[in-house]
Amino acid sequence: VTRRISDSSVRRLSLYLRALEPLALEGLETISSRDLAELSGTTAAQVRKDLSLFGAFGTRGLGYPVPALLAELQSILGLTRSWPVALIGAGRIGSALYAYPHFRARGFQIVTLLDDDPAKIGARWGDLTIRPLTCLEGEFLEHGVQMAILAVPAAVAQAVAERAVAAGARALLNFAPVRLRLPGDVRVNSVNLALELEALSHALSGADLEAAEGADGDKGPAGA
Amino acid sequence: VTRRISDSSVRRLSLYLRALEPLALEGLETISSRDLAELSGTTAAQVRKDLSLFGAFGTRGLGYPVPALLAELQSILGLTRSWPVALIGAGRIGSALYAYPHFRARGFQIVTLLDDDPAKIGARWGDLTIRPLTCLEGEFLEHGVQMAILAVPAAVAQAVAERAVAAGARALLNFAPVRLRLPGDVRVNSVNLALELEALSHALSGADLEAAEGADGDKGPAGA
DNA sequence: CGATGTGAACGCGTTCACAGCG
DNA sequence: CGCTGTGAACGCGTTCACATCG
Repeated sequence: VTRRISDSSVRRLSLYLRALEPLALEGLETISSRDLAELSGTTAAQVRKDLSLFGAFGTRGLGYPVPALLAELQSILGLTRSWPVALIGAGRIGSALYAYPHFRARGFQIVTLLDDDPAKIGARWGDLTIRPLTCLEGEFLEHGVQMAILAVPAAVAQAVAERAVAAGARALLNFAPVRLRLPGDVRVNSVNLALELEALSHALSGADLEAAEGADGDKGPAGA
Repeated sequence: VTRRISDSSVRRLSLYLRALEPLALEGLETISSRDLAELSGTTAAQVRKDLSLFGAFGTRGLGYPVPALLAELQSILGLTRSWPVALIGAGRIGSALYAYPHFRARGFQIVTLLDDDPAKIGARWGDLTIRPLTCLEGEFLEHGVQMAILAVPAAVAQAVAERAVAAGARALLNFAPVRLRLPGDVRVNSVNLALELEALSHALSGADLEAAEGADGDKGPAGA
């Protein structure tokens, strides 16, 4: 029953879940693949393919039962349990992630805060105290941490990641703009903020070029 | 000469650029596709395909000239100019992005800070003052803003995005976990932080299942 | 020789079209 | 009849293999 689901499908499952939650609260009983696609920004066929991957049972002629589908998505995404998460790096990004409300709502609980800046160690954020990196192994063991968020400078990311993995981490969410070289069984998701802006920059530059080539005269940007 | 480059290629071009920068500083003259692939986490064939998309001239038997390649990548990505960027939302995420050093290093300059929280308006961050959302149109016009970062609550993201687009934005980097419905010529990149953790959660749960199944006798084709 | 550049083959995710069931 | 479930067709990015050139 356990099939491999492609990364892109998994990402869409998260979007479906997000779309379904408010509908479930409203008490909606069923939803069609077409409506769910509209809410999630994809196509009806894609929704049906995704949901059929794990054998979801929709009702022909009606659609999918919202509560059951929501529960199934949570199960597939591993959200039926609480995940203890280590947050490494108590800088501005770490601070933003610590306060990010959507993590806890999904069962991700930050259970330890680590940093190597003496000026930060000992400070309290909410009900957690920032601990030095030397506590990493002990904290990971104590809380059973398998998931860690790396919000540290690029220069130290590799070393910190290796330590986290040695201490038991099997999945990392990395915010440092470097490629982490880790054992193949460690899952790494990287969020590269500058890269996202660069993609936008490329798109705008390309649009400029096309506009310049396509139109003989100049068109200024539409003003407000 | 202007060809369409796939999104995945554009993302890799950013990675190549990041890998080349330190090498250029060291004065490295040339680099082979194999070495660049190794540094960027892809394959040599992929590097050659990507670079051939925009007609880069490598030297057969030697490799690619580092300084020229770096300049070419910057040009393709639209990084030869400075981009004025509006940052909307002065919460924790906004704060982290404002201080993010890698933006300015790439030519992205935050030129205006907007928020609708009266408690924040008027505060100074560095050399910028947080302005109310009512200033959005004026600020966009004054600075020629085409690129905006949305770090606002999900509930208001759609409305703020529409306003930004009406004021001249053509590309948005969105941190709110909602799907933005905007005209097709507006480029939107979304960073969905909870979704990233959910992908990790799925991977860990899947690994658990496989381990449980594999322990029963059958072993999957796990390599690496 | 060595490494690039590229057509061809491959794999895979997406889309299509329709059979099947409520 | 409506909508799901799914095999087949399609498109596209990746990989392969080799001709090409310094």
